[in-house]
Amino acid sequence: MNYAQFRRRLPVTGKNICEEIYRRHRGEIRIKKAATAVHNLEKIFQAALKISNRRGFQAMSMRDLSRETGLSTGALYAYFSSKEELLKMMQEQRRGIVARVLDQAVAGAAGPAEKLAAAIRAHLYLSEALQPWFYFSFMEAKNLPPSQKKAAVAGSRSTEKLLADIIADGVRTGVFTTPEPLLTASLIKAMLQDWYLKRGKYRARRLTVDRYAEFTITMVMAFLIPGIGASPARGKTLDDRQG
Amino acid sequence: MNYAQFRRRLPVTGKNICEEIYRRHRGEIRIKKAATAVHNLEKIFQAALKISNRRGFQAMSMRDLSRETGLSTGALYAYFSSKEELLKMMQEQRRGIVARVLDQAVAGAAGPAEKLAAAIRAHLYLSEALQPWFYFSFMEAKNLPPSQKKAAVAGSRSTEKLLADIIADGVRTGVFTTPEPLLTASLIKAMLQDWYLKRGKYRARRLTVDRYAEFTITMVMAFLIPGIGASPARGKTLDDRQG
DNA sequence: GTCTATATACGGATAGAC
DNA sequence: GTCTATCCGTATATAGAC
Repeated sequence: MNYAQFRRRLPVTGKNICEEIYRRHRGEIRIKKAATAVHNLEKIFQAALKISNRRGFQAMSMRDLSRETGLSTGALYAYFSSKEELLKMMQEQRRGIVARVLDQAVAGAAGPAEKLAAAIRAHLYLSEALQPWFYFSFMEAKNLPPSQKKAAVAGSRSTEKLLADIIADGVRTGVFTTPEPLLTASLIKAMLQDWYLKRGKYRARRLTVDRYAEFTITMVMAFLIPGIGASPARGKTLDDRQG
Repeated sequence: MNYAQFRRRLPVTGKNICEEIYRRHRGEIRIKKAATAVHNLEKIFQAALKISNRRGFQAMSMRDLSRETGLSTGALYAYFSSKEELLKMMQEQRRGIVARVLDQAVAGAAGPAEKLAAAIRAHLYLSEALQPWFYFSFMEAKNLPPSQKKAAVAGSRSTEKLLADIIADGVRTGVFTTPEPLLTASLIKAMLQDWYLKRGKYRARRLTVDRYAEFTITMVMAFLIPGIGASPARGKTLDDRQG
């Protein structure tokens, strides 16, 4: 499974997300024609992500959002009841997708090493496809009201637990060796996060998500599988390096 | 070198930082009695970090800061000319310290493996001592004016380059094996960042910075040193685990 | 459905008393 | 050095025309 295959199999796009958000908020959104609503929601979220990811959500004014979307501030309030509600809508959406995609990816793999690699790939590919959403979600998590914040932390922990459980299972079956499955999972998550938090840096270096995934998996396996040494898995990353 | 030793050797505290900031901004700060100025700067920065790290710097009003410090808004403006200036003062301070401490730590070690371990420890220990400053610096980096932002990115890259150079040197002398010194450095940095970005999580798990440092170093070395296997370096982390 | 115009509150920053 | 009082711009959100 590489990124191109992932995209073909799972078309996660902004439009997708907007349709789902519209369905979930049909009651509160005042626009009743689905086509209009989804089209404008796309413009709204795209603009909100663009402005927020540059200067922060708090710093984005409704006038900014109005200018960027081409809708008046009055019209915007037909799609959400307050700026905070907009933040909430954007935050809650991403969580469900991550859980679904990870579970699905892991279910399709046999054995701890394969499951772990599949989970790492799935997370990286998903965050690649939805990078602005992931970045936003991370950066604005602390600005959520307490109840939403708890949900965000819970979502983050469940990703970590999914990784830790795979690792612990590998240790039980003798495939992996580590005294600390949970801490190992935490460090893996840190590496996954770096991909969408420092996307600009990696893009400047012309590093693809496929190579990043291979490298991360190699590093993790070198640690978890005793005696794997340097050569075998590492060959893959050697293939396409520049110098 | 463990954290306790690091602290004894290098007393990096909030007060320290404030004294240095005062010296650097003596011209602009209107308060001329050093003792008063430093004392109040401490209150100001502590309050600003507390509020900002919870809700974001933009969301912190001068009235909030006034309430938390016990100083009036009028008085606050004797210490900085604008809210943006306050942000700038807080951001630029941290950078110098990191560079100084890392260089010093690396200089005191012989050989690539020792240098790398020393750099990892120094960064983790420093971010432990100044966690709110590190967290703030990361989260508010994107809100800086362009010139400051460039400086922030440069600082971040130089830390990465320091790690990458050590690794490349290790590869040259045959101590390490990796096709990608720079990418390896990036991933190490991601792990270092996780310590101060997710401090609450690790505290809840009763994980000390010393154990986090040992574990990180073990993981990195398992990858960089072929055939290190599972047992030798890993014994260290096994010593003090709970179950 | 979307616009313009506006109500109302809160933000950063300053002036001048003490 | 610090406070109180206040200026003035801009923020969110709404009302009502089209």
